[in-house]
Amino acid sequence: MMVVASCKEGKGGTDQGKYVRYTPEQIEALERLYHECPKQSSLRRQQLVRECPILSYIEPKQIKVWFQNRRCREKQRKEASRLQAVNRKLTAMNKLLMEENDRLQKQVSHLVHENGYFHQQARNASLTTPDTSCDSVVTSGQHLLTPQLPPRDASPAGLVSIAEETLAEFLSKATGTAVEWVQMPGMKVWKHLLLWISLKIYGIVYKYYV
DNA sequence: AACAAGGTGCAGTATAGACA
DNA sequence: TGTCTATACTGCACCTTGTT
Repeated sequence: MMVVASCKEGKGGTDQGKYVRYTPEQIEALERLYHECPKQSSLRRQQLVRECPILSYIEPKQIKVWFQNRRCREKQRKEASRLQAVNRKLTAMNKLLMEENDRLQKQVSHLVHENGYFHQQARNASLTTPDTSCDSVVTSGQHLLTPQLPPRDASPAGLVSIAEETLAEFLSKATGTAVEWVQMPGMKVWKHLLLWISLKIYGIVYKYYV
């Protein structure tokens, strides 16, 4: 049976009166005072009991406990709200990272394909005499990383330039994706990885083609 | 300065009542 | 009936005040 704090006699020494439910009017008065000042001094609580007829049926100790629990509830709600916001951000970040991962995997497979192409070109070059009619070989122009093959007599400096341009192109296109937009500490690791890949490509080209 | 006593807040927990 | 919420309680830490 619900016991309401409507009279002092109802909260006496009996177990039945131990637990009370405050009336909506009492809650409203307490909430109003809470928003006025979440931390009431004991003096202020005694004053409230005298001033507010609705609260006069609640003992100062109970008012103290109510304020204590009310602060606790607010803290819990704020924490729950904060955790929900964090969860939303992490979910969005995870989605971006998954997309970025998928895109990078596709690039890796494409680079592996191109690497095979360079190997084949190198083998052909070693077996036959140079053929200037093949200077402008076109690779799949749809991809982000599709450097134009340099003429086989291109200088190392020119190849470095192409590698740098390719990297710059990728990074410029990467801007606005998870790499830049999320601004996570450590995301620059991707750039380091891409730089490493570019240098590897340059190394392969230089080794087999120059 | 050192100590005890009292008051208070907070975290954690028990429990009664509401509700689907 | 199980779960959720509100109220009450406990133990601990910290602060203030009075006493020696």
